[in-house]
Amino acid sequence: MPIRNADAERVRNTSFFRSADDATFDTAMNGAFLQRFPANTTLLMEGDTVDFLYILLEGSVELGAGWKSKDTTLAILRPVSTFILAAVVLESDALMSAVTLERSEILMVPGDSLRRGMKENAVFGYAVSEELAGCYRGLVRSIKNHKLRDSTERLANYLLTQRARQGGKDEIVLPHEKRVLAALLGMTPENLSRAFSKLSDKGVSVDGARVGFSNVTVLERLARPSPLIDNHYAQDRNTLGKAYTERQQGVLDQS
Amino acid sequence: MPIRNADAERVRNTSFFRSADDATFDTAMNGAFLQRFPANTTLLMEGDTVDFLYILLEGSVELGAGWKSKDTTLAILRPVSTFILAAVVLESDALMSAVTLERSEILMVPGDSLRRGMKENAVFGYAVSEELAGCYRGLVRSIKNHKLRDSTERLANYLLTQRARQGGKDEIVLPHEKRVLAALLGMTPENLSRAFSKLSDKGVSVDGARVGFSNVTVLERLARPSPLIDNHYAQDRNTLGKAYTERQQGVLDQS
DNA sequence: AAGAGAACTTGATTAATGTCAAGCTCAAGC
DNA sequence: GCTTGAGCTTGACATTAATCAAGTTCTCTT
Repeated sequence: MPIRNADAERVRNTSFFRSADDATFDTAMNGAFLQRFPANTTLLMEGDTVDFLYILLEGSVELGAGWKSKDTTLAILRPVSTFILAAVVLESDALMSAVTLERSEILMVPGDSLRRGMKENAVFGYAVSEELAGCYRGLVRSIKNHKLRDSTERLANYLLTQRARQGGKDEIVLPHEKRVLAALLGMTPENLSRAFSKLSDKGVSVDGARVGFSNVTVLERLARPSPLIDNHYAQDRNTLGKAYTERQQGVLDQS
Repeated sequence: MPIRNADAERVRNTSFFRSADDATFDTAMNGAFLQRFPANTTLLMEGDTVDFLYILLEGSVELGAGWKSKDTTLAILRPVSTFILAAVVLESDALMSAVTLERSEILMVPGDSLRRGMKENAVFGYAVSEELAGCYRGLVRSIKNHKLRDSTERLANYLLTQRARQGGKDEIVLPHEKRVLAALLGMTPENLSRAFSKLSDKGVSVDGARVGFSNVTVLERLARPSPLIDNHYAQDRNTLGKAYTERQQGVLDQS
């Protein structure tokens, strides 16, 4: 499917393509096309050769990995997100698999075109470096979150991050099913349930996808959110300058 | 301390600076200086403003992070390695602390100079992107290693990686003290001891820093090493083309 | 050679998390 | 209104790893 102008505009406003001038944009996007996928479609498996940069425009995508019959979720992406950029830059195989969680619309940009754009225009290349650096830092945050916090603390911080992103009110709506949230937080659905009940002490009440907070101070005393791990404002990437590039890879999504 | 020519040459042969022409190298290195630090010196704490790119020329450096009185080791670097590149590119704060493990010699490159070099020369900028992409993939490997393997499996794979890097003989020498190795593998020293004794079934014998293998096949059946997690040849970064950029951040070092 | 201190090992215990099994809830479809 | 099935919750249990407490070995210094 050809790219619609509206989509091209959207990509230029919400991703590192913003820094490309018209000529560079045309070079980097040469041969790109739009594709729709149903839910639960495998876009890419671990070890596959990567020929395209993927840009998620609608829907959501899970990045995961497996070994010896185990599987783990590394990140859940929401629009607008690029993925497997690192493999494209290095012309190497994918280290993660990518599966749609719902019907999704994805812009596929030939790796050759992107690399040519980067080599032609240092300013655009710099923007790609910023994006990669942001992804790297997102992973560092994710590792810190997992190695330094237990599952209840991860949930508490996830909830506070969502609360900040949803306007700071005392009720939020979980953006994913609980089983997906459990995978994102690196625990089983059973333990997510138990973690929620541990937080009822701290004023957290759950009703389906709606979560209420009656004592944020107490919750924060447990969660101890830190700007060196949590990224409460990642969704403001269009208004907060380069904050857009600081992805929450892994535990916290960008929604 | 001024930079010695031999050091400049070494950096140009063993890091992403290889792609810089003379003029770009001078731009990117403008104002750089060499500094020596004793063991256990904190170079950088989490949250500090990052003004320099660090290039480790001698010694070793631990990258770590803490939260709520807990600490974790994210990587142990050996020469020649650059670190906190992502923070330099984004002109942001450090997400990790950096501490020397032994007396170390470090080249400090002003962030401004590096950024100027990247913006002046797209080829050099592309090389920095490759480096960042390699660091990113190193972290992905590290997360997979931690989330998919238990501590004994991580040790078994670490040993096989070291064995491959040390020439494939049936005896290797551990490059770190066991307590450092334990931190690197994400476990306590006590559990590292226990993990070694579990591997004695698989033909692994330990004598101080020397580890012998009497049945690699059996060990591999447990470890199940995977090119999508382990990077057996990272030390060959000078001879295997761009493999140098695929860092083992986190669990496996680059030595 | 003796002593001190750090590194390492071992065992007992505790804490955290995963696994298995059963039951509950709710919405969609008949 | 009933059935069905997926998602979710709860409890019992197993596994994994951290913690605490000795003890041992090693190395460096004197």
